Amino acid sequence: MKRDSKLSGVLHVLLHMAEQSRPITSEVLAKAMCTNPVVIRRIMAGLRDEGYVRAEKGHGGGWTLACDLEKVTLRDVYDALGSPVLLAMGNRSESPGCLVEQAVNAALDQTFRDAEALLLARLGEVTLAALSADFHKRLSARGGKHDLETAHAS
Amino acid sequence: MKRDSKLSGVLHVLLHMAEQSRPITSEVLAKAMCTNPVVIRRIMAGLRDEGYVRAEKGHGGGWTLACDLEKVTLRDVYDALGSPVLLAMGNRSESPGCLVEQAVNAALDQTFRDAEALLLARLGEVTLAALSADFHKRLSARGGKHDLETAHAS
DNA sequence: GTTTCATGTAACTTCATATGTTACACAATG
DNA sequence: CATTGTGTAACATATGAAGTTACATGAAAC
Repeated sequence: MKRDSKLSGVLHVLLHMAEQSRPITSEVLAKAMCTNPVVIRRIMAGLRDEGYVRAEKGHGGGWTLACDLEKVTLRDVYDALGSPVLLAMGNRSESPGCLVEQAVNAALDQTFRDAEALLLARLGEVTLAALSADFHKRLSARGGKHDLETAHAS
Repeated sequence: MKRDSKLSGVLHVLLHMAEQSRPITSEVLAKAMCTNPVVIRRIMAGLRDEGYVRAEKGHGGGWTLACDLEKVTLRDVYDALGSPVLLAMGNRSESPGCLVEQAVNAALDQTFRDAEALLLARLGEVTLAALSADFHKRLSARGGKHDLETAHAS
């Protein structure tokens, strides 16, 4: 099964926006993410509705951050994406009357629930600010400068 | 994203086989699982290769358990299925040179690894025997008798 | 031995879903 | 009012999982 990388992608975009004071257009973001402007808008719609980003139309328009990086966790971002499923596996729930199936599901359910809870808890512990700080640490370690365009040129 | 229920389904099948001393054909299993005999064979191939089940051809043939339920864990079954991906989300890894992406991936990776480790550890703790015992507990609690065919009739 | 019943597996088809694309309405800026 | 941008619906494409067909192989019944 193919893994969904929306969360990873959105975080990537958000951190880039944090480095940029000017609005960034969907088109530019799409180039950086190797995808399509419309896809970007679709993904960002949830974040906009939650007020984490703002979209402006017209000349000089585009996306800007509209939240305090300290206050927004990866969990918040995840939720804004519509809380997509975390686990690639689930229970069969045909034949709910079958006691064998009930036994199997009971065993797996608890395991799955715990793993999901762990994931959500972890995501809730990390703020965008923490990610940004990590980025800046890497940046000064490498001593380079940063640019959205060139960083994704290859 | 749709969840894969192969593990759940296979466990279901295995427990039913444990209740039955006669071999069960792919066709019967397929009916019970609402699927196709060929799909059953495909799924069971891994288990057969690991020696957990045996397949016999010809009259009176079919699938039988070939392992000690005490010794086989859900983790073993999971592995026999080819260790399918556990998490529905993953990292983008385009632009590996981008420091933003590195920071994002570092944060998510650890979380994802931990969740996977938790899942695998849990699966490793539960034996087929434990599942079977749970089933029998439910069975006597309901006081009924058990039959593969009727349990999936609806 | 040959007929029947079963698995083993390759090849193909179908289906569901995620992603990409087009098109156009709407809004803001110069 | 032309240009540049988002918002979104509608459609197209691609990907992969599941279902299906077909046939080879092997074992048991007769």
